[in-house]
This record gives sequence, structure tokens and C-alpha cells, in this order.
Amino acid sequence: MTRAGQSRRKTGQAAAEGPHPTWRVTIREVAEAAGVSRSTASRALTGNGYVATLVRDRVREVARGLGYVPDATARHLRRQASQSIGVLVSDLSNPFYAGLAAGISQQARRRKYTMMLADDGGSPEVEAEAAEAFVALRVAGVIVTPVSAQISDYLARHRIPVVEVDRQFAAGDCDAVVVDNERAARKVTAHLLALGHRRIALVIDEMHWTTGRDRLAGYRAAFADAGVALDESLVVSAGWDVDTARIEAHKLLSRPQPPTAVFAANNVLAEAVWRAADELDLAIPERLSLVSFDDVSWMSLVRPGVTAVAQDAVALGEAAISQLFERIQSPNAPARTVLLSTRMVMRGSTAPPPPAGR
Amino acid sequence: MTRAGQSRRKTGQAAAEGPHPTWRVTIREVAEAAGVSRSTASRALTGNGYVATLVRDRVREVARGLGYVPDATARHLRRQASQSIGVLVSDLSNPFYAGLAAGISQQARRRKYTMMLADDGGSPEVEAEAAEAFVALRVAGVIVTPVSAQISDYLARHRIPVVEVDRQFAAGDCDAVVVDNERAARKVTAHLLALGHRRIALVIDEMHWTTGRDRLAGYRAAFADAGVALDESLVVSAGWDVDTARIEAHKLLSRPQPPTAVFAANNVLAEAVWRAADELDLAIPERLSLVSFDDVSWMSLVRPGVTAVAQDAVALGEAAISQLFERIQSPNAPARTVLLSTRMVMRGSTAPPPPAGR
DNA sequence: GCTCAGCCTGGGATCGATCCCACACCCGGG
DNA sequence: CCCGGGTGTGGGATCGATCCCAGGCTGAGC
Repeated sequence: MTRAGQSRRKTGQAAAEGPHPTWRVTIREVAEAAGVSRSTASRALTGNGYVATLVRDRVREVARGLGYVPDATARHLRRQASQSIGVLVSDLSNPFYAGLAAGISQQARRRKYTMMLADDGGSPEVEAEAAEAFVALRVAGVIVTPVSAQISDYLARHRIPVVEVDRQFAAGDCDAVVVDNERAARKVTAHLLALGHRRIALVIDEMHWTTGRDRLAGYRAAFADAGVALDESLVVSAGWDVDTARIEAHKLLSRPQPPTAVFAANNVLAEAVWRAADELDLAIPERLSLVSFDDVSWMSLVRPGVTAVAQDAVALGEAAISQLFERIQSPNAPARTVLLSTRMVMRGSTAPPPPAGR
Repeated sequence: MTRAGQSRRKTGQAAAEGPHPTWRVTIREVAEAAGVSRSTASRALTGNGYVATLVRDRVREVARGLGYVPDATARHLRRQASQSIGVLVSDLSNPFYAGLAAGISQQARRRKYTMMLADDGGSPEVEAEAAEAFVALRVAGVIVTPVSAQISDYLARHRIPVVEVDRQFAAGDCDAVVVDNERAARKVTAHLLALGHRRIALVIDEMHWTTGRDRLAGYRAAFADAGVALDESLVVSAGWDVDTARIEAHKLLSRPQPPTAVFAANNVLAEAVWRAADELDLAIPERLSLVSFDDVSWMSLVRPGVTAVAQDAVALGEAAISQLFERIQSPNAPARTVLLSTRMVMRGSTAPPPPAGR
């Protein structure tokens, strides 16, 4: 068997070599087969500049016959403009990020852009690495759920348009698409307070990024609104993955004075609390009320369903990409933050606290 | 404000222009700033060929100072070898595909490859489009969950290594990583038969691809093994998304002679059946037993948990990528199909049929 | 002193597509 | 008859990085 690509045809040689050429077809082969110059072939295929209709059709026919696919690499190098965008999320296995990526992917395709996707697993080092790869590839723009403040700045220094989604680090310097975390958190906390709960725990991952900070602020604000004192020991940092969070939640729920309600700051934490409650045989909502930020499909599968703040991940992704394209169009417009609305989905996981818990 | 990139520096001019250059730094600027030729700078940065240690360090220092990031586009064009792989899945919002992508992404990063991801939504046209984009980008290889037989052939014709995952269309001509669908399906069906079920429905999406065909075959084989006659009307094509499948499942479960057990051929269908059973107030497992192919997280959150065939999507992705790299290394080795094992996870969703249902 | 090998550097071609520019041709109007 | 505008084509430079090759230099061996 001949090793593929071993023997490259001499340039200038006739290009007719059977139905399946030994080597990748370039515009040169197309031009030769059609009996025109590379320039003419290029014009015929791209549609830029004058070409006789007859010639254009012939060239296109020949190109199709040879299975010619223009080399995007070469085109981008010459045009100095790439047709791909970079997308950087924290965890593809999390349905929220997966939905985000799905939305972006769909819209990118509609605009004839390809998507480079990286998953940083929440690590700033990996994030930086991925950003460098995007710079190296000269992507047209990047959509990122940032885990460090440096990333947007780094990309901006390299003149790559950036849109931050979900979280926002470079407010004012960089476009962003986020939801009103504070407002939504305030509303669900108020809901629990209105039901009569006083010992409401907040299970959260971090409290410095916009998501964590604002959800915490909303939770606090709801207490202030209701004139209820807040027990700071009920704000629990529970880590990033289900397993560690489950252990933390377990501890929280087995305290001498356990909370009567839990507000989980995202879907992973909600899953952890759900599992912990199950381990401890704490009936929801009779013994424990639960609300979640981020509505994912399992929350409507379990009984009772989990009351949650729904943010449409797909819509978030779509908004991010349209923001990105606007930015690409007008690089010097002032930075803009788009605020998407959330919806509170009432299900069965909340009820007044048990008498003993008051 | 000056429009970015408007005024390009004359080549040959001194490169020292403040901390943040107006334009993207190329190897030419680095070379000039370090007082060497482009060739030497290239050798210094890549480490190929002779460079004096002193010079090398100086060039690297300068490059770092200028924030030089080599243009991957140009490098690939010259080297005729790309550092990205293409990944094409059917639906990123489905946790199975998301997990697959996550596994691939992680391993790709370890090998310093970037990942182009496309989501074809199950459409052969979109799949073909994406494949063409991958060819245009001259990716080093492609991992695909195929929806048509043409795709692998098309990519192969363009000399791009391909690995089919989950489903397999081009058996023998193309590497693949799959699970033993028939065996697993046979086992879970046998489990239901052993419990005493006779009216066991198979809710499935399609029956021509390897996944559908083999799961169906396994289901059939289990009946044959048990010497039980199979009611063909219990094999139901329920479509691709939760909503249409839920409607089909609803119809199935409200038949005059409903099944006492359902084998759902994937996680989407299992969700649909679960929801339909809930709508009809059919207690699981008392009135209806349920098993699923594909174990996703909600199946251990609901009560009772869903008995399922677990296939590790992340591991599948990792196997696919290592297979792909072997293929890139030795393009002419014979095609290989890797069979990953599955695990049957017993939970509470199966029980003997109700007396009336026998 | 000369040669030769090994070290080190720079010039220029190259990858594939694009695009500017020069030029050729045709036709109508002055 | 000549000129100019519109149409159509090809040559060659270009994008940025790489890499082959020629050639300069040094030092050791004869």
C-alpha cells in the first residue's frame, strides 16, 4: 500500500489523476484543470471581481468534480480574519454550561462560524492556557464564563473581542451577558421568609464573583427587607462538585439547630442538598424547604419538584453571540452589559416550616 | 480614539513602541527587537536547529516582553499539520453527549490539541456542513457520533482520520469506539423477564443504526432465550426529543393492554417514560417497571432510582481520542473497533409485575 | 598552515488563498 | 482614427512561520 501523501505531484503537472486525487486538492489544481490562472479560479469561486459567467461556471464545476474544499487556514492567514470563535466554559458536564454551549454552537453555525470549545474545569491556569490557544488561532472573538479577572484583559490586549457570560469580572471594560442575580435571589429568599422560615441557609460555592456576590447580596437584602436577623453561620461555602458539597450539606443539615429551608446557589449545590436530605431522611418540604438557583431538568422529575430560579442557558448563549458579533462589527462602541431576566418556577419543594423549627 | 489596527507600522521600522504594541506582534518584530533574523528567532522559539544559548534566551525574553503568541494559522499552513481536532456530536444538551465532549476536551488539552466542536442536532445536512468545515480547517482528525453513513467516508476521502463513537456506520472501514449494546440490552431485558414480566415494551428512537439495531436485537434475544413470545406492538418508535417521546409513551401506557415494564433505549426516552408514568399516576415499580439504557444523574435522584445500563460517556470520549491519536500516528493500520463494557446499575424501578398484569 | 567537522546565522522559498495592479480586448463616441 | 470606460484575465506580492541550504566562524588535528 502506498503511504498517503508520500509522493506529491510535481507542480505544473497535469492534475487529472483519477477520481480520488492522491493529495489534497488546492486551488492550483482546480485552476489548471479548468485551464485558467489561480487568480481567475479564486474570483470564480469566491465571487469577488470580474469573471466571465461561462468561465465561472466551468471553474465551479471542475472544483466540485475534484472535491475541492478551500483551505480555511490559508484564507484566514491572507484575509487576516478568522471565521471561528472561541468558547470557554467551566464544566461541560454541568447542564447549565452545556446548554450555554449548545446555544452558542447553534447561532455560530447560522452565521457560518465554527466554534472552538474549551473546558477549563474552573481552573485559572487552564483558562489562561485556553486563552492563549485562542489568541494563537486568531479567533474572531471569545465567549467566556470567566474564572479569573485576567482573562478578559489578556484577550483585550490582544485585540480579541470578548463577551463575559454568566459571571462578570471586567464590568465596564468588557461586554457581558448576565442575569439579575441579586433580584432573583432576593425574590426566592423573600418567598421562604414569607412562608415563615427564619433559619434559611444559603449553600453557595464562592462569594467574590458576580454570581456568588450578588446572590449572597440578594439573600441578605431579603432578610433586611423582612426585618429578620440573619444567622451568618447559615451561609455555607460548599465547594464545587456534588460530592464535597453533599458532605457539607450533610453537616449543615445535621447541626443541633438545623435550617428549616435551604437556598442552593446553583444546580450542583441543589443536587448535593437534595442527596444529603435524602441520606438524612429529611422529608421535603415537610421538614426542609429547598429552592435552587438554576432550573435543570431533574428538578421537574423528582417529587416534589424543586422550586427554582430558571435562567435560560440557551438564550444566554444566543444573547452572548449576538453581542459578540455586534462587538466585532464596531470594535470601539462602549462596553455593554446585557441583563437577561429570570423566572421563578414554583414547584412543591417549599412549604411553611415544621412547628418545632420556628 | 484611534481605530485599532488602522495604522500598521512600516516593516523594517523599529519595533519599540511602548508596552502595548498597536498591532499584533509577529516573529518579525521579535526578531528585530532581538537583533536577529526571522530564522534565528524561529529556531530560538521552537527549539529546532542550532541557536547559541545566549541568543536563544534573549529572543525568548524579548518575545515574552512583547507578548508574542505565534500564529497557529501560519504555522499550520507551513507545517501542513494542524493541532486541532474536530468533534461532532448530536446534541450537546443531552448529558451523554456533553459528557463525551467533556472527556474528549480534557484529553485533547493534555495533548496540546484544541477542539473544534459542532452540534448537528441529529441532522445529516448539518453534519455534512460541519464535516466540510472540518476539512476546510484541515483538522488533524475527527471524532463523530455519526447520523449518516456518508460522513466517515467523506472525511476519509479527504484523508482525515475519523473515529466513530457510540454509533457505528462504517464498520471495518473506520475506527470506532462503542459499547456492547446487544449484550447489555439482553441482560436488562432478561432481568425483567426473570422478574416475571411478559408484556415488556421497548421504547426506542430508531432501529437502523448500530445502537438501535443492537439494542433491539438484544431485547429480542432475551425473549428468545426465555422462550417467551414477543408482542411486536410493544416495540415503539418514540422520536428524538422528550416531548414527542412523552406523548408516545403516554399512548403506550394507556393502551387497553398496557405493558407491565418498559425498557427505554436511552436517557431521553427514559425521561419521557418517567414523565408519562407520572402523568398517568402509574406507580413505579408497583404498576410499572422501568429500565434505561444510559445512566444519567437524575436516575439516582428520583425515587425509586432508575435501574440502568451505565456507559461511561467520559471514558468513551477518552477512548475515542486515544484511538484517534493512534490512527494519526499510523494512518495505514487496519481499522479497529474498541468495545467498552457497560455496567448494570440496579435501583428500585423494577419489581415483579402486578398480579392483574400477568 | 591547512583542512574539516561542528556550531551558528541569515536569505529566500514555501505552504494556499487572496487581491492589487497591469494589461488586453471590445465597443461606442467624438 | 483615437480615446476612454467597462469587462475579463494573469502575474506576482502578501499574510506569518518554518525550514532548507549556503556560508561564516572557530578550534582541533595533522
